[in-house]
Amino acid sequence: MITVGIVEDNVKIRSLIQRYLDMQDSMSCKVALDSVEEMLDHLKKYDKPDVLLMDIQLPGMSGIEGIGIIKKEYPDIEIMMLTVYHDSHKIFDSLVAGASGYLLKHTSLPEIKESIETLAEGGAPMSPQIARKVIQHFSNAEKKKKPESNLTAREQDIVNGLVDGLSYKLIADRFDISIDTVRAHIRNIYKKLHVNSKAEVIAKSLRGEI
Amino acid sequence: MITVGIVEDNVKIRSLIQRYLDMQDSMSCKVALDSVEEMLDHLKKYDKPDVLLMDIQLPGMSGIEGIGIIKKEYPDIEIMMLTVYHDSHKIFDSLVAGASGYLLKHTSLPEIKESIETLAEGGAPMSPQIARKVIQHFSNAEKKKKPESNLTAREQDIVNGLVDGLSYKLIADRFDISIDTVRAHIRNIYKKLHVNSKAEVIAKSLRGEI
DNA sequence: CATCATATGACATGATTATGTGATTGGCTA
DNA sequence: TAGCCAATCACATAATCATGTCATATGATG
Repeated sequence: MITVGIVEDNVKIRSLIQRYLDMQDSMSCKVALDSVEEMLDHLKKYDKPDVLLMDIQLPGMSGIEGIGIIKKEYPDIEIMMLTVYHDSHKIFDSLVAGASGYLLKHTSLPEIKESIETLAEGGAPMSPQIARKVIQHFSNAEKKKKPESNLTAREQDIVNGLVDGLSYKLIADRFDISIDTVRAHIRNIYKKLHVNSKAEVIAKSLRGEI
Repeated sequence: MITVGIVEDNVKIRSLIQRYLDMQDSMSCKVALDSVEEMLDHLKKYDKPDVLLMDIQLPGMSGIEGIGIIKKEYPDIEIMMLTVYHDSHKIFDSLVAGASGYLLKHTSLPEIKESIETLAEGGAPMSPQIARKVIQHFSNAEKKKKPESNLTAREQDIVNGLVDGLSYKLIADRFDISIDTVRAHIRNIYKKLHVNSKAEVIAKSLRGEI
């Protein structure tokens, strides 16, 4: 038997879902509240549910803020977002905060039920559009990390030295060249990257912009 | 009508899936080959399918290498992995390479069919266990970036200035304080972080170690 | 209330960095 | 082969940074 809680401020939707879920043999849904604050209050006093359905737009604290707090206090509760928002930011913020599923509100009641079961079994139900955005996040993340260095191998060496926090002297020692040569390389690096301090080179490098 | 191609070296599985899919009203599956190399050959000569089902372990080129090549040549083909592997590396490599779906091989034929339809509609079908790993990737990524700063808010401001590549003077201007105050803060920052150069602070910060 | 942490500021000095100018060598290529 | 570029080194100087020492003011905390 899976126990389910709901945080959703639209009374109609809330009681519709609650009644449907509670009528299932495999689950029980006795708690359906307006806000994260009320849910936190409830969790303190009574048994905690296995799964929480959570809206994002709520009176008071947002659902996303709520995830973090609830997950911190009760890490065993699985949280599934159920919301109209499908913009990447809300999706990622939710997942990062600790949500394990993300459904859009047009999801049918039977699908919600199945998703809750999937969640309880250790899966991560997502509406297909959501999954697509999550996946795109990967391809994009990797695609834009090829900004054509222009730097020679030696110059890259020097950059690595800088990133390691070395002084000119230590870089010279590391590569067994004179400090003036290091200067010369760094001059050229600055020209190529259009910067004029170690700091900027290090920042660019660590941001993957080299 | 969705046209589907299959790259899978196990003849039994391959022809089973092919026959099942081809018998559906909504799809056609005429091409089922052993290897990426053969598929590339085929794509050059004949019409390209809408969707490709792809194994990872294959004779010759691996399925993951194949994704990249196929996606580069024919970006419109949607690729769905169908494999026994559920380790994070293979999953992420596949997604990064450009796969839009990832099913495990125990998936039932009707589910495979539905997943292909979802894919054709712009969704991203994944087995629930896979989705879970993908989501965990997010929570983990963010979780390990809490190394207890110890830095005060003001010190963080200064660090941000450094990361932006500013000189002491410019940091002083940005926060409307004297350059000697900036020095004082930086002294304290160095003490707390056990470093002694801008470079190391920037590196630490960008590595998420602050 | 006394103390401590934080934020602010000043003055000083040696170290390092940024930048200019110029030179030599070895490889590659038009 | 002439010319270009990468890599090496030198000398010079102004700017910036790292660090020491000291001081004042404020708010929090015991």
